[in-house]
Amino acid sequence: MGNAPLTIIDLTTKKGAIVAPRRQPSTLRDVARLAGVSPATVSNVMQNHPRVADATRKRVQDAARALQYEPNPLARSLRSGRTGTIALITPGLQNAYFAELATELIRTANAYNRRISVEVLDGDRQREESILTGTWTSFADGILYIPQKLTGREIDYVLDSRAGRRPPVVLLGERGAGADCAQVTYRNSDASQAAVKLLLDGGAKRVVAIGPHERAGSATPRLEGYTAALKQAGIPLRPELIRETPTWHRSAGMEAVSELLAEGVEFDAVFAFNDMIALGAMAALANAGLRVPDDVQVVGFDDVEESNFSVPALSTIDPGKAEAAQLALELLDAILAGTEPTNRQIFPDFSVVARGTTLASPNRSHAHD
Amino acid sequence: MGNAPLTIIDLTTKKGAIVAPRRQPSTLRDVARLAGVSPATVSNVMQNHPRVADATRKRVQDAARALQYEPNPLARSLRSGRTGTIALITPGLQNAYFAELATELIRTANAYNRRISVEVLDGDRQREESILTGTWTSFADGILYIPQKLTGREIDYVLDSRAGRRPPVVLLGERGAGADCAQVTYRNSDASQAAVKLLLDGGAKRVVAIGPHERAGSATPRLEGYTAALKQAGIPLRPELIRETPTWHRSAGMEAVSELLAEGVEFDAVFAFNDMIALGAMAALANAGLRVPDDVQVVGFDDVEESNFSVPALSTIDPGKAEAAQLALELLDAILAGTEPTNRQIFPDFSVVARGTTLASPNRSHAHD
DNA sequence: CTGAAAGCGCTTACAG
DNA sequence: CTGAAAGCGCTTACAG
Repeated sequence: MGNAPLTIIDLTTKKGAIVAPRRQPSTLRDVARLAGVSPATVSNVMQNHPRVADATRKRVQDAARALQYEPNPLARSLRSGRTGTIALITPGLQNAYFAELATELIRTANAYNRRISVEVLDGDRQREESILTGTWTSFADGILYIPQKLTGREIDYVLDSRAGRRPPVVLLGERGAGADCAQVTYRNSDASQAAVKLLLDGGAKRVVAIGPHERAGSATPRLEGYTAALKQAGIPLRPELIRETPTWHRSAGMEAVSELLAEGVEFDAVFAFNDMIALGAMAALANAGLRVPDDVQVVGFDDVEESNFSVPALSTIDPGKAEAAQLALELLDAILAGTEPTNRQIFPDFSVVARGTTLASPNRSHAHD
Repeated sequence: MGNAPLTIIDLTTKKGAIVAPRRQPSTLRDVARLAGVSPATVSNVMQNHPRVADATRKRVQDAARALQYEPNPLARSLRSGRTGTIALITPGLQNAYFAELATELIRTANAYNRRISVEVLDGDRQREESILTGTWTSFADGILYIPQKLTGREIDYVLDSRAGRRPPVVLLGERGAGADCAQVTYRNSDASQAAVKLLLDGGAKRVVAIGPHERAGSATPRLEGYTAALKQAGIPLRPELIRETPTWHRSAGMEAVSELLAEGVEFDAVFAFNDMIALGAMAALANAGLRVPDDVQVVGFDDVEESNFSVPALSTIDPGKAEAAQLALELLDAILAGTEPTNRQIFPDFSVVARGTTLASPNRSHAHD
């Protein structure tokens, strides 16, 4: 094996090629030996520790390259106590909003040199608890958690009953409020008020709200925003214009609008509590021969990618997904570094994205301008 | 600390409660000491090794419980060489199909007692290469890879240039064919043929195909299936009924149908290369006042969750997502266990899901019956 | 059935 | 600036 001739592998046929034997991955000790230094020095070079002589550094780097050395992340983690992995616990990936948030999180984490390991909930309380407790997530340095069923108090309870110390957790979204965790929450009420104001600025007088329900989450503050906007404009609240829905799927929007039309309720605008509802509402309006935005304006919430592709393109609220991802990771980083900020409740900025389904000035207006 | 009175923590106020000091996680040695056995024995008990005396086993288990002991997964992995983590490299999570496949994979992996760490590609070749090479994925025992840009040959090249030994990789989908990897691929051609047959069985004579394009992937076999079905039915291929699209988004389906209508092309059925195209096509048909399925039948591909919620519900092909997830994980498991099967090219069964957009018998018919 | 010993591959004070 | 030594928490042959 030692002196076997090395032949360039013929990629087209692989015939007659002498394939190099797969080597064992080389270790830090191998590099140290080749470079004629101690393992400690190699370690320092690999971590870009400053106090290494330039000549030594170069020698080590050359040796590492020659041996195709890559540090074993497991050994490194065991020793340093950090894995560089963050567990994301999310209600699901099916939902476009969660999928986009997860993508944003993964991207941002990569920029921070971290991996994201994903756990998907599925509405089962038991499972949610056990994932939170589990050895499962114990690989991770910290947890990014979008609660589905558990309340703040329950989250605290579960976290405290874990073996070992309580892991660093950052909560995302409305749920889980009250838990003793840092949390990134959207400005749901203000953003909803801005959304409804966009409709009113376009001349709407009778704005339907589709999506309220009793469960914990963002439905309540969004309804507040709706109410506040009408109040500010001096428009009376009409109960028949507020439509609860069991889900926030496209079908809910379709059904709500179909019912409104069937009941003969008059309306000239729709504030949908998310984009899926808005898209469903638009489909129902189109079926009924109503033109958007001329007959009925529509605004959604979430700025899901698909909202760009409807005809006309959907006006909506970007609640600040990208910023939320960034802030959540920064928060977790700070906690991991032991520099947890005093303000543990963070609200990213939202923006109003006026596209083709509303009549007011089509500029993308920001929350604070 | 030793004899401090333990007080039940008052969850409602937390006032006056003596909070137990957060302890360091206990280790295997702690358990061994408390149980009066050696670390090796504790290790054996934790792994359910059979040859441990029942009495000893019980003593160890009691000690472990008393100390709230949980094995450190890092140390375990370093020693055993396995992390229990699998890297999933996917083009994206936005796309409903990929999101559902990822969910399926995560669920199945959990059942196998494995974590899934997700890497998202974004159309950048460089990034795709570096993710594949990177230390990034080197934490994982194996890789589940849905290629986006890289060809089979490129994948081989990148994998071989990695430091250390070539990692176990299972490919998912059409792309990357030809790489020296196990692969799970849908029966795209057969399934497409069945989809078109469903339309023909419902009386269709002029079936539009929306979605072909030149790029590598599943478009080609799906077009083959379309062609084969027509041929078998003795129906001539009409070029004007075959509509290429730049993307497989909803908008592509809308535009294709709008164009067909504008051009005055006659058709009575649509075979959309995926569900999103189908849904877009249905929207355009509705806008034009055409009834589905009476005027135009529609069938999609993927059985995305949303296809249940369109009105009428979309008939489609379930290519076998759940089975594919299962098979891919089994394949990877076999490779990790050193028992790689001789047949490394695996095709899950598809099924025809006849719902409301087609006219033939509405039974869910399976591929092999 | 149980234990003593070596070691997975790295990092981290601590001397020098 | 560099190295010797200890150790992260576990598992794995190997004796007994």
